[in-house]
Formats: sequence, C-alpha cells, structure tokens
Amino acid sequence: MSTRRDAVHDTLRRSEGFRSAQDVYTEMRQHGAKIGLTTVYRALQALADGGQVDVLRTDDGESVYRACASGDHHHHLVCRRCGHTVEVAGPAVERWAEAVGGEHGFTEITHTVEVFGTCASCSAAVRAG
Amino acid sequence: MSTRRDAVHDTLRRSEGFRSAQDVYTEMRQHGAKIGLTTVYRALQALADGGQVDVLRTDDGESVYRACASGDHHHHLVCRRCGHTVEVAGPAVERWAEAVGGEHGFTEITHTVEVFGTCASCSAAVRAG
DNA sequence: GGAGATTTTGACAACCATTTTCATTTTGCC
DNA sequence: GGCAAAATGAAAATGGTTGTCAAAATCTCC
Repeated sequence: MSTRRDAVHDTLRRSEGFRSAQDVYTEMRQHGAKIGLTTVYRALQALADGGQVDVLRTDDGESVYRACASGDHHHHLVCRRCGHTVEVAGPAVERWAEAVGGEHGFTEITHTVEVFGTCASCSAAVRAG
Repeated sequence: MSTRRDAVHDTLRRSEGFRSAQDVYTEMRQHGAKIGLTTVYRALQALADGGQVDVLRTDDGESVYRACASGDHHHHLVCRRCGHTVEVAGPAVERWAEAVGGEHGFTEITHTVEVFGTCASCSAAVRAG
C-alpha cells in the first residue's frame, strides 16, 4: 500500500526546490488530499531512505525534501536568495572525501556537501535594486 | 561583561570534538559553575556569530559546537561513533565549489562540507565487539 | 561613593518540528 | 466473507531551542 507515499512523491515532484514536511502536508490538504501529518513524515522518510528524495537541513534545523532527478549521488548548488537549486555531480569531491578520510584512518566515509551562492538572476536583481 | 561567555569558550576548548549546548551546560555544572542553560545557548550563539566556534547540525537536528583551532576556513572529519574530530583543509574542494558555482552563473559562493566516517579505534572496537 | 540606567543572567514557560502511541481503517490473502 | 498484518492519523509526548521577565550584576555620570 503505497498510494500515500506516491502522492507525497508526486507533490514533491510538482514543487520547485526544497519543501518542508509541513509545506508538503499543507499543500496536499489544500488540494483536497485526505492525509495526516504523521503519514507525510513517514512517507518522506521512506522516500529519503530509498534515495528517491534528497533531504537537507536548513540553518534553523528544519528538514527539507526534494524529489531528485536521478538516484545517483550528487550535491546541490542552492541560491541563497530564491532557493533555486541545481543538482551537480562532483567526482572530485567524492575522491577528496575518500582520500581525506583514508589519510586519517577513517572508514565507511560519507559526506555532505552543499554549495550556496547567489544565482545570476538574483545578482542582477540586487544590482538593479 | 563576558565572563560567562569566556567560561563557555574555555569549556569548549577543553573538549575534544563537537559538543552540544546541553553537553556544555552539563559539564559546566558538574565542574561547579553557576550558569544557566539559557546563558550557555546565548554564549554559544555569540561565539558562533563571532566566528570563534564552529557550528554544525547533527543528523538529528541538534546543533553542536567546537572551538576552532584556527580562524581559517576548514572542514571537519567527524567519527560517527565517538565524535572524534579532525580539522582538514580542502583546497581541492574550495576550487571545486567555486568552479561549480561559476559554471551555473552563481556568485558569492560559500559551501559546507562535512565528512563522516568511522575512525580507526572505533572500527577496531566494532570488529572486536 | 552612590543613585539610577543599562545590560546580563537564568528559572521557567512557550515553541515547534518531529516522533510516538494506539485505536481504527485498509489491504492482502485464503 | 473473514482474519491477520500493515498502514493510517489524531492526539499526546518529546526534546532541543528560544522567549519572557524579574532579579542581579555592571556601568555611568554626578
């Protein structure tokens, strides 16, 4: 029974950028979906575990989710003004993380990398304003 | 009046790796310090704002703090079992982040990179256990 | 040195995202 | 249909963090 989970996934796919669990819940309710907040959280966790969505923490500790285009490992380039997100591959970073971990005797290396910046249109907006 | 803030900073400096606000508070109380949890949080925030401590979020959303050895930009290699932390420089990553941002028209690039792994002694402990 | 203004402190309550509980509903299976 | 297992969701609990506000410490100007 994964109807609810699919609905959550669909909602996420229709969204641009990252959305919080609460956002997803609110949006689904507004569209008339009968779903509980608990179920949204559970669906989001399941999807994240399955690698179908990306999770990251905002600076204020809220988890935000995004349907990712590919199931492959990748990182994000996020505009700090408008939230526009680009998925980027970073083989160089993968190798670096492994190497750095290995140098210090660490095993089972994982890493989180997020790149923030101001996107072209926001830069333009700032200069204009 | 920054006695409390210095005390918090000192406690952090005496610690290895990242500690949560609650950890710092507990430790200070155990050492006989008269300080409130609220003040610890405020001190930690002030120190973080001033760049004297590093802040990062654990996977479960808790903020953890560490007195950083240098004011220079650096990253962390954190043992996911014991919390042991190594500061690592990553010129390759810096360059990669800049390049990736530039490719997509982003400016004012910043980035967060955290590498997690299991350190040598914890790996040994796991194998032994 | 002192009165009053200002800042800092901290006990406690409030917040709020997330998780747990548990009774109810739905689904899979025969 | 009927029963067991899984899913659901409302409400309550959790727990880190922040806000409140009165008391205490510190500063300032005289």
